[in-house]
Parts: sequence; structure tokens; C-alpha cells
Amino acid sequence: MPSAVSTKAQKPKTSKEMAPKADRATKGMQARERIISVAEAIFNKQGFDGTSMRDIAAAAEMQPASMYYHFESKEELLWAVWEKGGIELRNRVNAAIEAETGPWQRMETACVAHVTGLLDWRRANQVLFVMPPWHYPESIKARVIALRHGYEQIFVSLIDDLPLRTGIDRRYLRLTLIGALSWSLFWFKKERDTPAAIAKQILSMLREGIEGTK
Amino acid sequence: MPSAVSTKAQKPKTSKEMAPKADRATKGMQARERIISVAEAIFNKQGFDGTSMRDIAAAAEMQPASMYYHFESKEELLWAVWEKGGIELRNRVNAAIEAETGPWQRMETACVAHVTGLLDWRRANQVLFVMPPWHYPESIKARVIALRHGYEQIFVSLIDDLPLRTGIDRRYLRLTLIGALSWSLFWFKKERDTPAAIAKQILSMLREGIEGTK
DNA sequence: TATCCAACCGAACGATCGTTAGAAAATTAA
DNA sequence: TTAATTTTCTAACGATCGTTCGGTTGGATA
Repeated sequence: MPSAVSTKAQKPKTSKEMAPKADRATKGMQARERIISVAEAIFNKQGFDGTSMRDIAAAAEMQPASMYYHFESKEELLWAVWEKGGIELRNRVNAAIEAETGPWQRMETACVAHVTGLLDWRRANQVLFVMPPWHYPESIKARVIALRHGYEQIFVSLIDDLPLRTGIDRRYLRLTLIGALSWSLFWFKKERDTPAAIAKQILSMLREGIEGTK
Repeated sequence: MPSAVSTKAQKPKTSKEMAPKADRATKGMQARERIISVAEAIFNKQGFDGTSMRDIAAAAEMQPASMYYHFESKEELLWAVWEKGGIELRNRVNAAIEAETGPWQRMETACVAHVTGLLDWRRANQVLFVMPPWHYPESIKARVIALRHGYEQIFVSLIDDLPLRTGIDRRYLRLTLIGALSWSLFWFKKERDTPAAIAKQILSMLREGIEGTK
């Protein structure tokens, strides 16, 4: 599953007249992105500590030592995986809400994209979203926190646009919503749930409340 | 911090006439519970993989080899830590709701106890609540899942008693609520939030809804 | 007293880990 | 072609890990 990435590097020239530097970069990128791609899958399946560089190298069909030509350490590789996953998720959510106009519609679309991104599309950044911040490796902690913070700004803005009851704390709302949505990672069963249905039901309960007369 | 444990084993006899077998068991228990106690703290701070048996042994003031007299493996020690934390949390929540009568009041009390238990009282079972189930060590996975399942039954029952709008899926509600509450582990700042306020606000938003006229 | 057994210890084994050194191969440049 | 550079390789180092082995200790039992 090489995961056709690269929105860039696709100016259709003939392979001969391509700039040699771009060519080199592309070649390097191919190996680098192959490593990220397999690392993504294995980290997610086995956890960071449960995955050895040898595991990843084997899956990427290289020798373990060769990985250090592309990444200076295991933690830097983890960062590359998280960064890619975080950026892709952010782009996904942003692209999804662009087409919508009403504030509630935009919010619902974002929620669906968030859950879908976590559950369906790429299982990778699951670990990023599920690991307690205080366990982030020290060498990349600040970057990871900034990445997550940037992502959450999408929801800050979406919530700003919502007409809410007076007295609703928008920070608590954001954390509650993201928490409830992301928690689905723990219980999602693909035979039983769909990401879109999960997102819509959670938002609906929060929007309209759950209390009734029985 | 030996954490004054042992509600039991305290029949006040003179030390001379104490039953020898109880004496021995007590002695063993003291070491065992000391290990669990320090392991609890270190696992939570450094994670399971980030903690070595040597770390725990040092904190418990023993030699690493001695730990294997009390626990047959590191994973069994982890289980002991999780089991203790899970049971204590369950007892806490159960004790809290016993005093309440109205279904909403009981639910609110449970939510407060849940968040308080996770954030304040004992930082231990945080990892249990925050680790993705698919990363549980294989040898204790079934036990951990059963432990969590048992805990969630409290909320199944509490939600059964709530008068809800028609169309509310009680399973989704439970998972949403527990997710939103537990997620506070990620963002709780003790200078800014209190566990009780977090729990009450989350439940209130879900109960009454957030939508307003602006 | 001699015996026993729970509890602990010192030392080490074997495995695995992240990582590095240095050379070979592959690719590009001249 | 040759030279230069990028990429990958083989081999291993040093550290740490969970765990085990064979003892020692010290208090309770008889």
C-alpha cells in the first residue's frame, strides 16, 4: 500500500528533460516516503516502543542501517510520520468544510472528516491522537504539541461561528467535542459503526441535548 | 510514599498472639503492595515500555530479582497495577452514586467521581484509560478488557435510568460521555480546571444541548 | 537446638535494541 | 570513459532489557 502521495512533483515533462536536481530529490523522496509509509502502518499497529527499526527496515525492504541515511533517529522518523498524518488530516478537514456555508453544516462536515480521517482513511495518526502528551518523546514534544495545536484551531474557528446558548464555554465545548469524536478510536467496530454516523450522532446529541420526557 | 493501604489485616491483637500464617501473608503483602504502589506511579509517568523492572525495583528499594518473587513477569505486574486502579475507581464511583437518588443527580455524581478519580485522586489508571485496547499486552488483554467492560456497566445502568429524547442511542451516548470525560486527561491543567467543574459542564452541555440564538 | 521456608540478593545470561563505521554499489556529472 | 556523489550495504558495538540461577538471610517452628 504505497499510498499515492505527492500533490507536488508532478509537472508532466518527459523524464529526460526533468531537472536533475528534482530528479535526485524525487528518488530520495521515494525511499524516504516509502519508509514513512510503512513506519506509519507499523507504528500504528505495534506502537512506537513495540516497533524496532529492523521491523520498519524489513517492511521497507532495506537494511536497518540504510534508514539512517534518511532519518537521523527513530524519533525523527516518528515525527515525520506524525507530521505527515497531522498535515493530511488538517488538509482533509479544511477541504471538507470549504464547500459548506452554514455554521452547523460546516461543523458537521468537519466532525465527519475528523472521524473519517482517524478511522478510515489512514490509521496512522491514531497513535498521535491517542498518546498522552506527557509521553511524547522529549526531542519532538514541542513540535508535536504545535502540530496538534494548529489542528485544533480549525475547531476553534468553527465553534466561534456557532450560535450557542448563553453560558456555554467555547473551550470546554471544543475539548468535549474533539474528545468524544476521537474517543471513537477506542470502540469503533467497522461491522457496526460508520465514521460518518458516529460523527453526526455525537454532534447531534451535543447540539440538541439528550434530555427528554422519557 | 507507601500509601497507607490495607483496609484488612488490622485485627488489633498483640503482635505475639497473631496467627503466624496471617503474619507471613501480611509481610508478603506489604512488599507486594509497595511494588504495586511505586509501579503505579512510574508506569504512569514513564509509560509501560519506558519503565524498566530496575526502575521499579530501585523505587521499591529492592533488587530487581526480588520482584520476581512477587510477580512472575512485568506484564503481570502491570495487570496488578491496572486491576487495583480499576477496582478502586469502580468502588469510588459506586460509592458516590449510592447517596444520590434522582437519575440526573446520580449521573452527575458519577461523572464527577470518574473525572476526579482519573485526574486527582490517583494518577495511576490513567494509562489504562488512555492506551488503545489493541496495544494491551497480549497476555493480559482479555483481563483488561473485562475490567474496563465491568466498569462501563455502571454507566450503562445509569443511562438506562435517564429520561431521554426519543431517538437517542444509549450506546452512543455512553461512549460519547465517557469519551468526553476521559479526554480531559489530555488537556486538564490544574491551575485552570477542576475535575468537578469539567464533569458538570460536559454533562450539562450534553443534557441541555448547546444550540442557542447567538 | 536444629529445621524450615518466605523473602531477598548478587551475578549473570541471552536477546534485542538504536545506532555507527566503513566500504560497496548505484547513479549522476564531466 | 572517469570522477564525483548519492544511496545502500555488511558488520558490529555498546547499552539495556526481562528474566533466571543459585545462593544467603532471618524469623518462625518443632
